[in-house]
Amino acid sequence: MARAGLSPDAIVDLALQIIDEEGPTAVTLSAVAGRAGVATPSLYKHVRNLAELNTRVSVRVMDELADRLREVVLGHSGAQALRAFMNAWRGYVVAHPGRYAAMIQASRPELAEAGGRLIDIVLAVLHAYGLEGADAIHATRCLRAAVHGFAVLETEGGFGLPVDLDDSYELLTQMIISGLPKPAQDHADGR
Amino acid sequence: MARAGLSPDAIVDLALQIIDEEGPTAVTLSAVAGRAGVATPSLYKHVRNLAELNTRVSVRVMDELADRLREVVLGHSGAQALRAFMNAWRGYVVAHPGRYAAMIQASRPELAEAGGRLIDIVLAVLHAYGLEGADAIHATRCLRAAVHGFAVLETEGGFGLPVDLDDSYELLTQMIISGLPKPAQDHADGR
DNA sequence: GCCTTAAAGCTAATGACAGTAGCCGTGGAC
DNA sequence: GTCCACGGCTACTGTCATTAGCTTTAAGGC
Repeated sequence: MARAGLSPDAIVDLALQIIDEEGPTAVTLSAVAGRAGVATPSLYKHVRNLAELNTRVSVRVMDELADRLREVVLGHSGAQALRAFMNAWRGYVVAHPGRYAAMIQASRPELAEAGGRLIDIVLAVLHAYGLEGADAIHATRCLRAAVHGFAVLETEGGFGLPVDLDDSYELLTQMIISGLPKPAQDHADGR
Repeated sequence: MARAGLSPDAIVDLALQIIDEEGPTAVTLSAVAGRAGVATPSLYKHVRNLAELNTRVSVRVMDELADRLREVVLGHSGAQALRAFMNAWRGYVVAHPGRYAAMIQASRPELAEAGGRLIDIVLAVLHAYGLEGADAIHATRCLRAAVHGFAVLETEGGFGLPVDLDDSYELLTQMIISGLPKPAQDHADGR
């Protein structure tokens, strides 16, 4: 038997393929093994169990999302950055609904690190807004709640009515931006 | 064998018991059958399958939540009503995290009706705010996104930091209330 | 008070999964 | 060329959901 050249990362790749093509519920060890051309139990040589695989997938997606956000926020500050952040978040969700859904269903503790990277981006954006300490935490939570809530409802078909979603999201963006405590006016970027 | 006196509703009751005591993932047909004192296949005489049971549970929880919200909103209007609505929503989620989690994971189509009842409450509140048509839809979506996003993050342990959650939610409430398009000034409550 | 019958149980069985135990070939290090 | 750890395999177990088909129960008509 030729070796299949598997690795934890390769397995996560296959899981992501399945997620993109058939949705997150289709990720079973036998489905992954099928794509790998391998018997199911062989996967256990590379991942501890299904839960660990799910966690790895989740981390991968979080990092992918974090990269997009970091990129998009770069070079902007204040409201500009916030708007870019929110648009990029929804953009990712709409482009990869399965991945987003997979991201949010995995056990907490192991995700702290990847989740932290995500939150740090928000904090950086808000920092440029002049928010620090508890104020920044509260603002981060509101931003996350709004953005995540909209994402979940949109991907799960919670918004049924034929009214433009972009407009709704624009209103949400407005609410967040104008609801934030005093921008400390570092006018534009730079020092 | 004495009959167990089962019915779809009785089965939903048992499922809710399990959800409250062991969480939504513990709801299996054998667990329910165990509590009912009945063999697993007997349940199929009352519910079509597990998916249908989950849907029924979801509807039940939605209606329970809708009742609370209706009650709490009654007699208030404008910002007052909005605030009451948001507090009651989070109150329910905190009091019954398992039920809320169970509510949001069930197939879409059959839930339209119960979901509609929930949304109608929001629309009624916003109506008193002077919002109609597309504006009301956009506002409803933002409100739902914020409230639901916060609920999901809170119940799933997404908010790790030791900073007061009540304060964060208060900020979110502020953002929503002050971000809504023009209140039509039904000045204060009363009339 | 009996008889019929449909509803409500039951047992047995299947098929999809996750996960475990233990065997064996392969290929890189030496 | 030899060795051995790694990566793959087969065989098996236990848990679920779900189906088929048999039996019991109790309610209603006579």
